[in-house]
Amino acid sequence: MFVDILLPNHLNQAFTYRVPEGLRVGVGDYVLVPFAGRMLPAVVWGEGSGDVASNKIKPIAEALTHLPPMPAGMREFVERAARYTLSPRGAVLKMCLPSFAALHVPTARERAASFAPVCYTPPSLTDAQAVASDTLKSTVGARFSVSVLDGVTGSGKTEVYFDAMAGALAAGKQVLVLLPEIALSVQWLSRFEARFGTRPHIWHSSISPAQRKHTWRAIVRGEAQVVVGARSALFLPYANVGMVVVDEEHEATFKQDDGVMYHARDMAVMKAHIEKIPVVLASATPSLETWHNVQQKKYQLISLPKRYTGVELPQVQLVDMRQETLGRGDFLAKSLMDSVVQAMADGKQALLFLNRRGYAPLMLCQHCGHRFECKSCSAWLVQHKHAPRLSCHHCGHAEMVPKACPACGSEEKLQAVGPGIERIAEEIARRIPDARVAVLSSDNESHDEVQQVLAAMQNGELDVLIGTQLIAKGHHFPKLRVVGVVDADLGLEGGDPRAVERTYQVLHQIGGRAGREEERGLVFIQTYAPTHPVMKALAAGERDALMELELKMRKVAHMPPFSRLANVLIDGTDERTVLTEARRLASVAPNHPKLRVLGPAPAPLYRLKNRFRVRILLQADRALDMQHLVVAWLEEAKPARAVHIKVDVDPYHFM
DNA sequence: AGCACGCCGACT
DNA sequence: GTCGGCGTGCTC
Repeated sequence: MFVDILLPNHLNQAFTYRVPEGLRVGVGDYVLVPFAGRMLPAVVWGEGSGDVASNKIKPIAEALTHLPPMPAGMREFVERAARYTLSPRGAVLKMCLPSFAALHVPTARERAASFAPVCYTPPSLTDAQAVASDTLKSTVGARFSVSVLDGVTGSGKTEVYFDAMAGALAAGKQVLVLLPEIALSVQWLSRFEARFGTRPHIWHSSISPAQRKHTWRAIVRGEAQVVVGARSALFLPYANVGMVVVDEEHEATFKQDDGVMYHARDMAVMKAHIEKIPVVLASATPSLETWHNVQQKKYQLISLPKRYTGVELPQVQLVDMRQETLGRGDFLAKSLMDSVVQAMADGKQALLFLNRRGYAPLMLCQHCGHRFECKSCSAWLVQHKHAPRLSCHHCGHAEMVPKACPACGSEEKLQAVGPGIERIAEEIARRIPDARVAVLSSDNESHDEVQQVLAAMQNGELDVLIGTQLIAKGHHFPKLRVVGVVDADLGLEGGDPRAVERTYQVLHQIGGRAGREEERGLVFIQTYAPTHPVMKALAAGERDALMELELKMRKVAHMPPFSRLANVLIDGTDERTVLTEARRLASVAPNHPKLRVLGPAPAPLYRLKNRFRVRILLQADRALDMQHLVVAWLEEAKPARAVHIKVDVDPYHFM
């Protein structure tokens, strides 16, 4: 007897194995098999296909009978996710089996380590929350539905979906909650604990191997009732999942950009569809795709209009930087500086947001115009002062700042151009000498150090915190009055089709940090384009009007959600090979009336880590089976092995 | 993706 | 003669 087995490797193909005498295996069973000289865990995927030479076929080494088989819905999810993302099925299966050790028979001690039963605390919901919760609870059951929980920060979205989760849990189902950055959500966990009286199972890239093992087993056995995790938690083989929540569904971190390139929100909807269960997408600033689906009546909208504390949303002021006269090396407008000073005088705090690490994004020689560029990437070197050096933010290369210009030899002529957060900190120190200032970005040494800075801000030991996106979410600073966006136009540069949507989302979220308790917050948005629709929408709090406008623009440009894109990235070490191969591939690209082939064109980072990168963009009608055409195209074209080809379906980042 | 196999240039 | 460069093909 033979069975086909899928292995957690990079291959799409299942392999045929012989079932030894006395062994009973069925579809979905976990097994150990010899493969390419190694023993690998794998999953029985179907009956033996029978067209393999019998001398090649090896026997299954072991059936892992202590584990319940992978459910049919889970196997279908692997199949469909692989087909959608154009990834090998084995690569998707690998995301389901993250721990080799977890598959072995647990020791007695491991079996004993169980967790406490759930004791519920009755929720106390406002009227608006109760209405929303009732609507959401009515979706719980064996039926597919997508609900969009739309409410500003502080409107109590979390409590509302907790309440619906309780319904699914009471029915004996597992609930999965996906969060953008679990590591930073201490606050989320304590709210969960307050509501459910226990801790959920946690899943993200940096949990310990022991936790990984324990949690995976609890998930496959159905013992883990609530799992909260980053996007990778979606692919775990849940025994009986009854509900999926995607919180902050608009977040770009749900999109995985290497290996299997998937969007966890979209895959969550696919998963819920397969399992016939409800999925909840929660956000204060829903993505345009989600918004469009609400309008198309595919998704149900549940709105939570107000902050439950009753404190008004912050007052947003646009600062027209064209009208400002700034001192040399200054980047902060007078109105913003005055408010920071006033806040300090009143015992309040300020937060300055700039999505740029380091001191200055570019260093140039004032004498000859020489710019410091990375030797392996098409990118400028960023000047850092805290750890003094010039560094490439794409490959990690760093060098010392020279005394003289390497091109013309001039000394004292090297100039920092533009601000990074370190330079803004320097400006605050210069203009408000008694301010207690800190900067926060991924450059901070360790997780502990980041937590220390955040704690200092929470305890009022800092006056001004300056940071990158790292400070945008999850934190609650009771004394924060002023939020300043140093360069609101930054995200609009560079031709990203989602720039408008993303700028609104990020700036809205940052602004939402201000004035969450006693008083109304103040948000200053420094821009050179104060008449831009995004800026006007932020100032007026007119999100929906901006969404409508942006939808119109996307429709005219035939961009998502009115079309679908696939980004075909061709890269390699030899520039000429990459260019000729890209041209050849484009010339034999699918010729279909519902598909446009754009390019080849140099990718935004043409050179990255000494590889040359060219892209072909496919733009297809939504109804078209684009994946099918792409597979046929690349199989027919047989790309040279000297180049790598990556296809990103529904790309989010165009780098 | 790894890893082995195999066919050509540089050096002992 | 041998070492080792990386192009090509396979993994049940």
